[in-house]
Amino acid sequence: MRVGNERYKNQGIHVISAIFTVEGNHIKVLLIKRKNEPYKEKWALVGGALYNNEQLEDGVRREIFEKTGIKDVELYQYGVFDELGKTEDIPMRMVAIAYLGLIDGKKTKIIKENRNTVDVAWFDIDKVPDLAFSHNEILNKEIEKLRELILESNILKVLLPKEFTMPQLQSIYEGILNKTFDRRNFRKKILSLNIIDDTNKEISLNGNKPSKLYRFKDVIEDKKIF
Amino acid sequence: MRVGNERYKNQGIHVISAIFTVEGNHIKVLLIKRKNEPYKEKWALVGGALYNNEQLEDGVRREIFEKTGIKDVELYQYGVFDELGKTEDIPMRMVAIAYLGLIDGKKTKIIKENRNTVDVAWFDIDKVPDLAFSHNEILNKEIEKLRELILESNILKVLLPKEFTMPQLQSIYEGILNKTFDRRNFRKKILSLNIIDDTNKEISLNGNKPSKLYRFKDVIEDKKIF
DNA sequence: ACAAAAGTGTTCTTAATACACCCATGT
DNA sequence: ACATGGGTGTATTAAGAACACTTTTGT
Repeated sequence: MRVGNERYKNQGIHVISAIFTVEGNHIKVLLIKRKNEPYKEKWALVGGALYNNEQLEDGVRREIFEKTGIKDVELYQYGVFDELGKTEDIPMRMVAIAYLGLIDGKKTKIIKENRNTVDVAWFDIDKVPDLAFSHNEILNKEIEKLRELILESNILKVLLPKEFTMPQLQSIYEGILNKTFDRRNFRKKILSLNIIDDTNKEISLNGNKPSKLYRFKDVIEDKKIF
Repeated sequence: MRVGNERYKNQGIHVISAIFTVEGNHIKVLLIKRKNEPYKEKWALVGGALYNNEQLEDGVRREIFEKTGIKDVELYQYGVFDELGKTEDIPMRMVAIAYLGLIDGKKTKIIKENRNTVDVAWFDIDKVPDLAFSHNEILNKEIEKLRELILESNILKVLLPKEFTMPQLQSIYEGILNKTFDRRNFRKKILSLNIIDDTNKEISLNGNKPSKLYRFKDVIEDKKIF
């Protein structure tokens, strides 16, 4: 971010996104390697300064597209980080508005190099390097948030085909929560959450007994706390 | 906010706080009546533009003090609101960072009139007027958040003496959640949350059978989701 | 002795967990 | 016929909800 640029002169708003995917049994996060100072050559979450004439979410999407070539992400706003004085390289106050995204890494083409990045890659969340700014802290909170989110939303939609089987869904939950579940209890729990519908179809994915196909509901009612 | 002022020229960050108290069986929120345009003479949540050289939380506290004279509030950051183009009176984009506060209205002196406000008052949340900006929407989300917050924190500390009785605590929960609880079950529930300690003292508040005194724990462990 | 508010324990219902057997498909 | 993975039901345990009587104090 060049401070002299009128477009965000005195502008303290950054938008940051942690974009996750699940591969096998592991959560992966999309990181970029910075081309410029500060934190040149360091890995970081995807994000940057918001323009004065754009909405927050438009800003995140623009940054994601500019830095990785990714266009379609479902985003969840979830936190604010106050970064005043965190680093000498940036003399002004920054407020970072954090977003969480989830995409299917296998279906998504990323552009590895562009104007601001020298590399873009998926990292297993157990193997994330030391990141620029305070992005490690932000990332950790995002992971927690992701784990909460999947319990009350259809956020996993993007990781699955339109119609999917219970074992497919279970495997993604197990990857994200880093746990294993009993098949019967998992099914009971998910069905009780009321976020998926039975399609009354079956499919054999691996030449064994066919599995039932389910589909996420379009609309999810709020879960009640009381 | 005067747009020409260099201090927040092109500045899009507002900090907003909903400050609650509980009186009898009702939640009340602190509102200010605006002295200037836009929304002159309208009631609004307490807040304003952040200065370029201050932290978010310092900004909220400054705004609260300037507009109401209140100095000590415990604040919880909880949301971001993107207000681009919401009103013609403000031609620039605003990002509003919302905070939630809780104070004891009976112990707090508010200053009714000052540089930017013509009045400051507590409103029962059932009787909140039409507010400036999109503050009604923000307030509704804050109330929801407050109801969640009291289930996992000692935020109510400020509304009670250092040592308090179970019936006192119950009455505040009932006010906030707008429900009544069975005395026995409430006690069981609260004790199981592990947020208060028994002081082994008793007090008779009203000339009836004395009640046990409890005290909030200093540190509250995170409640586990799994 | 009575009114007012506080303390306490048990039963019932519901949700979460643990666990074992049968079924459909491909080789 | 056997190996692989998918489907299903029941028994146990833990948590939440419903509910009534006894105790202390002031009048």
